[in-house]
Amino acid sequence: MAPRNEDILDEQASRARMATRLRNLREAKGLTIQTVAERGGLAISTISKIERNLMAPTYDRFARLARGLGVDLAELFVEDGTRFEPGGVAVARRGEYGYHETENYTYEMLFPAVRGKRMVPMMGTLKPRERMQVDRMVSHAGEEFLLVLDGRVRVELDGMEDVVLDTGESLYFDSARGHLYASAQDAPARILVVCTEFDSDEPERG
Amino acid sequence: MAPRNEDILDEQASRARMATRLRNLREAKGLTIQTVAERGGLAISTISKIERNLMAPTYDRFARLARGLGVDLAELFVEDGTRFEPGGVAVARRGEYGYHETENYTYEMLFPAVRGKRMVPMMGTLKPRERMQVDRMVSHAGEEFLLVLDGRVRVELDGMEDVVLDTGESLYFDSARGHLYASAQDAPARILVVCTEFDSDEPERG
DNA sequence: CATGAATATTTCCGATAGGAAAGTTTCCGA
DNA sequence: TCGGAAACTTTCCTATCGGAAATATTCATG
Repeated sequence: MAPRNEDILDEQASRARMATRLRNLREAKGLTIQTVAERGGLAISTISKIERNLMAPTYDRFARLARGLGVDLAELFVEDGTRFEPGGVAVARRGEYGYHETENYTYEMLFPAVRGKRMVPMMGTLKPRERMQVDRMVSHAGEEFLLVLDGRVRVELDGMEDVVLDTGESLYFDSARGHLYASAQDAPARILVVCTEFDSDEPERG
Repeated sequence: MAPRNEDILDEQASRARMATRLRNLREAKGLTIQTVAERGGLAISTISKIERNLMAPTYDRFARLARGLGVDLAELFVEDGTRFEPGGVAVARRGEYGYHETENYTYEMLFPAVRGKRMVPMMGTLKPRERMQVDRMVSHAGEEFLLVLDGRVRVELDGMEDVVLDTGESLYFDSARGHLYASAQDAPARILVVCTEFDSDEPERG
């Protein structure tokens, strides 16, 4: 299957963003092309062309660029978007970002889910003896941390037997695995969920 | 300045690791080269060569590989080390990884901090009216989420005025900013802290 | 063993990355 | 406005990437 046209467009756009990101990053650090070239060990012209999207760098050049820029290689691949500012601090009093309802689950986002922020903490309440979503399991990219704040919770996991957690116990899992929470008692259960930032692309089955 | 010899060796090694990582990732997902090629839109031979480190992929190919593998592009650049397995699930009963003591703070890691895992959740108790660490603030790469499980906590932040959080309130901040927790009441305070995985490299000043 | 089907590798060649050096632009200070 | 230095871009050429197709390998089944 050849890539769809829109995918190719995405790819072009992605590559263009990478190019400008590289230039912005360098300029934000107040480095010249030459400095980056020397520190990283690549040609000046190469950097010039890469930053203007006239050339698609190979793995080696990315590694050298990262060294030249003084950043971790992986950092080059984090998209911008709305960003959590370096040095940023956010306090969450309760209910600031509103309460959301699904069938048997009420939750609030403790902080807005902006890009660049690595975690998305949520706090929620499960109705007594009810599953969070009746029809099917949830699955998405990233990892998930669940802490039972109050009550007893049953976690259904795709391809595994259920896990029951008491107050104070927690679970850490790859959220690509289908999952579903339910209160395992005749009272509401309160939980804290922290997800790593959702990826824009659809999740892949492992 | 040309790259030092050992840097070149690092780069070779890094590229080799990338190659095997790509192969491992594909095999872990049970995908054939052909499937990845079709879904991503690249040639079979290209993938074969990349995975055996006979070719250094360009940005475009990385983007397509990521799509073919069904992972986020940035994910390809996370080094292995001890890895949180794809699809992994870990349950934390209490005290499994031992309790750690600093001056006025007792905490436990809820899950081991292996590489590839994006979050490091910890639960701790602050002594009444005492600061976590008397001498100086803590600062490290990544982001940090603090939830007050019980009590009232004062957070000292470098270059900002203190933040006081009540039970159920939380704080999210760039943990490069110096920080220090303290109980703000005459009783111990219980907190949950989730850090993003510590980076091995020192953070770069922007 | 044979046979075939599925998967991976090799070969070959056109397209493109990437470096050296020359050329251009920008931005001062006199 | 004239050097002239610093920063960036272009040019040109070789090395390498990357795809199509041929070849090899692996693996199940009789």
